[in-house]
Amino acid sequence: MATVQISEAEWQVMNLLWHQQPLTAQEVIAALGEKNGWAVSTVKTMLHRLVKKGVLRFDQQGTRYVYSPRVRRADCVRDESRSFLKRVFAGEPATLLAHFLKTSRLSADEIADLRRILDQQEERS
Amino acid sequence: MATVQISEAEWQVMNLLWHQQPLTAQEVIAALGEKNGWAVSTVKTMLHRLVKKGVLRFDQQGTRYVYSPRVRRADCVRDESRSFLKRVFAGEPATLLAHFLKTSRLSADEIADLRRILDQQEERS
DNA sequence: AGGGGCCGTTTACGGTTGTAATCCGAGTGT
DNA sequence: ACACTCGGATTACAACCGTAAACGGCCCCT
Repeated sequence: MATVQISEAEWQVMNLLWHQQPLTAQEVIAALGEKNGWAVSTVKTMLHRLVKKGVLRFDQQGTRYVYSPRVRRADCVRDESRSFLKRVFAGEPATLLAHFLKTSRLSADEIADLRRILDQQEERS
Repeated sequence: MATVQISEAEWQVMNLLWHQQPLTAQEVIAALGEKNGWAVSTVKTMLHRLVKKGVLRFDQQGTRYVYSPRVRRADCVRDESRSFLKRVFAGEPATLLAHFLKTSRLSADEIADLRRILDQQEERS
């Protein structure tokens, strides 16, 4: 999919809408406005831009719009992850993984899960 | 340390200088210019901006400057990683780790290393 | 001494981002 | 009908970014 650039602030909006959709501008504002100290217009601008970028769409719902994602979160995560991996860890996933493994506090369950994934990785190679 | 924003393109310059320092503008251009299709002036601009941002410094070396990092790579990696983690993975390291574990091709050695880190993680908890 | 080069500095310019205020049309209460 | 309000659309504006040309000084060759 054509990958548009989603900015820091816009990610918050997208994350919300990936979580629950569709939402009206009001609902987005209610969910994110205060938390970020965003003015009403600020959120409206972001919704507008996201629509223009093609990652959100809106449907007329009576007098107002409801917004929903047009792109899958997984795709955006993939793109953003690739870019980050390349920029900060020279494209070396092992380095990235080591970094986050070392700097994160993980629960026993999480560690177990990660081990399991590693096992599967191993099988595949 | 006060965290300045290092842009995509600037990361490449910083990565080079973290790798070997100090370097003249010429050396930076030699290393990155062609690879990125950057004009000489482009690289000069980036060096200039990085100095202004306080992440690079220069020392007069005869008639020209040599540039070196003023901030530690580890600090920038930490900041950038935090921001990425928060933006894309809702601040959940386990989710991030799972993602990269699943989508990366890892060698047997790398997998072994990561296991070892996981073991240490476990001990600490 | 004059012309090139090389090098750092300044200026340029369009696009993106954060952050909003303002505008305008439609529905609503009186 | 008329003022008011709510919601989307338009306009604003500074900082940052990618990308680079133009400028001005210093050193070297002829």
